[in-house]
Amino acid sequence: MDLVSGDAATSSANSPAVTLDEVARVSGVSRAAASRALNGRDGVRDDVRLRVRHVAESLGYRPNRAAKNLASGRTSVIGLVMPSDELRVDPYGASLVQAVANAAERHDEGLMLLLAQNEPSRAVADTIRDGLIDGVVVSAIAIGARWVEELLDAQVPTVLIGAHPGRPDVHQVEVESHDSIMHVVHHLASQGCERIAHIHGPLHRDDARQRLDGFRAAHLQLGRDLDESLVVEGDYTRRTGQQVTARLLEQRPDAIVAANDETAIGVMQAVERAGLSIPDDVAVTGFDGTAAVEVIEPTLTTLMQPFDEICELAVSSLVSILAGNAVPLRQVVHPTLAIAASSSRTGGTSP
Amino acid sequence: MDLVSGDAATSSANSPAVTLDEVARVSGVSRAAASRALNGRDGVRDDVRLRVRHVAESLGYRPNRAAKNLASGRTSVIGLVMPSDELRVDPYGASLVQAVANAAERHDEGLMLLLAQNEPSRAVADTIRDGLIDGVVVSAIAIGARWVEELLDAQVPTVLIGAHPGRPDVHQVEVESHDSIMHVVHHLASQGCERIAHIHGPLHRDDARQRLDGFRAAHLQLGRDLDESLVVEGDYTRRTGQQVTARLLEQRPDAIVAANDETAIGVMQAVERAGLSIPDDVAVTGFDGTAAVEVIEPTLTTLMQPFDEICELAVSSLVSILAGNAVPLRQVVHPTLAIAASSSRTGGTSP
DNA sequence: CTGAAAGCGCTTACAG
DNA sequence: CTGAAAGCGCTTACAG
Repeated sequence: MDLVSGDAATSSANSPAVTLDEVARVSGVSRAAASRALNGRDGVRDDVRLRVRHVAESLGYRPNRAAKNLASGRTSVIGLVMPSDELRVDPYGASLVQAVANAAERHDEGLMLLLAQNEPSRAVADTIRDGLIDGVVVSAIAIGARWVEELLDAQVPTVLIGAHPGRPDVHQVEVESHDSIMHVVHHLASQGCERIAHIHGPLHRDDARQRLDGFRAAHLQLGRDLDESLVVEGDYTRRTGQQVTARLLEQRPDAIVAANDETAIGVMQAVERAGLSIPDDVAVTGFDGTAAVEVIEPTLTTLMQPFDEICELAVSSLVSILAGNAVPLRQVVHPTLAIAASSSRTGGTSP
Repeated sequence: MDLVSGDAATSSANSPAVTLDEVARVSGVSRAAASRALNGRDGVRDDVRLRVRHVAESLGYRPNRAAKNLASGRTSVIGLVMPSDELRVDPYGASLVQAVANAAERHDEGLMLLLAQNEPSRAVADTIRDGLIDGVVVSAIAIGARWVEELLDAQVPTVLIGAHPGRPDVHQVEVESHDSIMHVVHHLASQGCERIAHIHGPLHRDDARQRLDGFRAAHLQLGRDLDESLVVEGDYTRRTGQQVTARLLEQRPDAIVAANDETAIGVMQAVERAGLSIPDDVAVTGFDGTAAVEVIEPTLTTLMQPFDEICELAVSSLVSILAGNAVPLRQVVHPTLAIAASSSRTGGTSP
């Protein structure tokens, strides 16, 4: 609302910072009034508010965050918690970080990165207790780790990205998976695929179960018997996708629905190494829509997660919670099926 | 030094936080003494220091950061500045974030993520001015952007990761590139390669120039005339690596030295698409050693950046600077040549 | 070595 | 609507 235009008298780097006191003095009001005016609290006449704001702007006033924190108990910084190596291993993690960072900036909140190691990270809990941040957005990738449960129990305002049905008491923003995967199976069926396989994720994760259930449900709906040898377990990594596919190919699938993009990329590598063609011998689909898929050949059919929407929802929810507002505990967002070469057969009908 | 063991009376989540006042009272000393004892300043008897620390530990005392900041002017939080989409596009960015986060944690510093958009980001400068952080580590990837220059001029304690010869006044930790690429060329020559090509990065970047110069120098050293049509420009992205290679192959290179891994991956895709084999028709090498290369086939010969060492150096330097110590302006770290299948010819001699 | 006191820059009841 | 005052939890000269 009251953005400081860039050309305002930008104080030279080392001049002592302008304080609220100065703004108040120049405006001819008390410090209290200036504070109220600047923070949009009522209890100030409109003309006074305007005057104060102008003065603040022309002086290049920027409130000292530490002082603000100390006095108000709020920091305007939120934390993003995820497992340390998620960032390096899967572009999904990087997409999340970027989208959360952007959302935080939109809400004028700082973003503190809390990369938790495998150990039940005291660092995370401590950072929160130290009053460095007001709340956290936690990537559900971390779920299962003991320290996440500790965190959830710690009464820290939290929004999970990803579902955690075991904790209906914590706010979560999840991406719809069940019906989306059904949609994928129907699409593959429309392309003439008859032996559709699925490499699911670790079943202790809710998203993995959802996707597997959706896969099964689609077969029911299609009136097909599902050959159980076509359902195998992966772990969301490229390498495992590759290994599992090598064996899976013995079952002669003509399509493989991977639980995520990384797995799908591994699948594609294994299929090609086996001398089979994509999509005509084996169609392949993924889930996520990270940047990684942009550079794959053939282009990968995948369910695109709306990262920006998810993270915006997570951050705005957290901000709402911190403001004391009621926020629905469960919010669901829908991915978009992006059909590409990896599943578009020459004989197939369009979806 | 004085780590709080996890089993200390961890106060239940909502109990009012333990303050320095309480620690002092229980210890039977003044607040000032307690502060000194806990912060390792002198002016306290050893037995007093010990007593205070024990009390603090058993009470589960954690200093309030905001108060500490306000009183001391230091925040114990550093910022990591990089272009917003670097994270999504190149695993290099993700590796950096992870390594810096780990280093910061080791130094007991919080890490604030400052993803700068393309626009000359006020947000970054403001965050710093607001006293949220003490200094920044800036990825040189960002170099060239106007706002980086603004930042460097802003007198903010800064350590650059990557070289910026135009700014010898700012601290920088760089990875040696010139000799490393020479090493690569010699390795390729030992494998029997005779027409070695190079796809360099954008030449406004120092790392790109260094690598190109090293490439040239190696030819000189080998007494070979360099065919200039074998030197082409890329932009560090996979897509461009692919496109450029398609044309480059007309020059019949038998090896391609890519300026980074992403480019190398694009090169490999293009080479294979052209029906040529790696490494026997065309050997390929990269630079970075990000996680991306672990899953490529054939495995990529590359110069592994010591990410942990680089980031540790950057963070510890920044911490030193903040403490008022002298730190060398330029620190150089060496990558390791990891020879893999993409450049190991059957007829070649070992390096 | 030790403590009383001032102060960091804000916010927030509390009286007017 | 407005201001004087207390207080957030620490650190840091400054006297002892």
